[in-house]
Amino acid sequence: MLKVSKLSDYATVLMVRLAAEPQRVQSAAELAEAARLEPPTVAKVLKLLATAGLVDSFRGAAGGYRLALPVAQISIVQIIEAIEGPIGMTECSRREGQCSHESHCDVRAPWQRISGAVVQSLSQIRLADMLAETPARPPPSDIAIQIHA
Amino acid sequence: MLKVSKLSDYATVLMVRLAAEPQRVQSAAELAEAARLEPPTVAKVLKLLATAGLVDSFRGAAGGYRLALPVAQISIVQIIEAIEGPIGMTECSRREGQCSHESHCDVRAPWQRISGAVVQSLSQIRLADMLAETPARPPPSDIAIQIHA
DNA sequence: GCTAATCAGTACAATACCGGTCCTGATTGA
DNA sequence: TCAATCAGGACCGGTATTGTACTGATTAGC
Repeated sequence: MLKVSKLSDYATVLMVRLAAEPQRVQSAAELAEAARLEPPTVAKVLKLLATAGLVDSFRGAAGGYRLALPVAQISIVQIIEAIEGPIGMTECSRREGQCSHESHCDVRAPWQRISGAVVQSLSQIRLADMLAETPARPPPSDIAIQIHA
Repeated sequence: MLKVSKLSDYATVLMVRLAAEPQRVQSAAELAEAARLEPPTVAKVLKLLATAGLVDSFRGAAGGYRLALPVAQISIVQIIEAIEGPIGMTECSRREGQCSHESHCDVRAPWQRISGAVVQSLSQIRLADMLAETPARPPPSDIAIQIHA
């Protein structure tokens, strides 16, 4: 149904929580309680975000996580790709040799263009935008997406 | 990884084949051979497309399928939704009551807006666009996509 | 140092979904 | 009537996702 995984969804929730207090280090357990998610799941998501460089992790007592970048510089597409890997609408959109039909496929080029369009539209939405919307504030403007090259 | 299902991919392939000869009725077996897909799979996809009203089906001997609409009026999003159901980036983007976190979720409104943006971008790409791109079988353009493991 | 808190990494079970197949019945042209 | 073809299910195996558990490494504070 063309949806992101639950883990990606959780990741955005956690990122919004971190963004609410950008300079404070919050532990995984603390974030889990605030978001009402299972601690092990939260730990897994945060680890992926840390690997992608979106959050900084601090070990040891009083350790935890903190945003690694300003909220205006983190886009949705970075969060999704941190959790799920590179976005591609079809297998062949991401790398070659994954599809046995590649040599006689009529729709590969269009799909690659479509993937690019989706990525572009997602990259325009930043963490700051989500944060601004969260207090049930009415979404001010629609997001205009240009597709045709 | 935010991708469409293989069945949706197949659906676009079949739609492009049908679009190449819009007035001719082509049987499922014929389309399967042309697209080098398994006949039962093709039959399943065509049935879904027929249910969605994107193709007309004709039973009996010399029966088969034909586009139900002009190529300029069929968008990618219609094809995807015919196969996978309504598009929504998260469960709660499509209908309520699907997520136990709904009452205390911070990111529901943003996700709904994001889903809308993706749908809008996909709706701008029509079958005619895909068809126009296909004859130009892209020579080995090096679309190297970096995978961060 | 010692201890407790916390992250890092791996492994693993349960579940759900997807892809693919098959079967039976209904419809239609020859 | 007969053969070709679609319609509508049921069905199964494989894989990804989800969630959990365990062990080890690192750090702050006493």
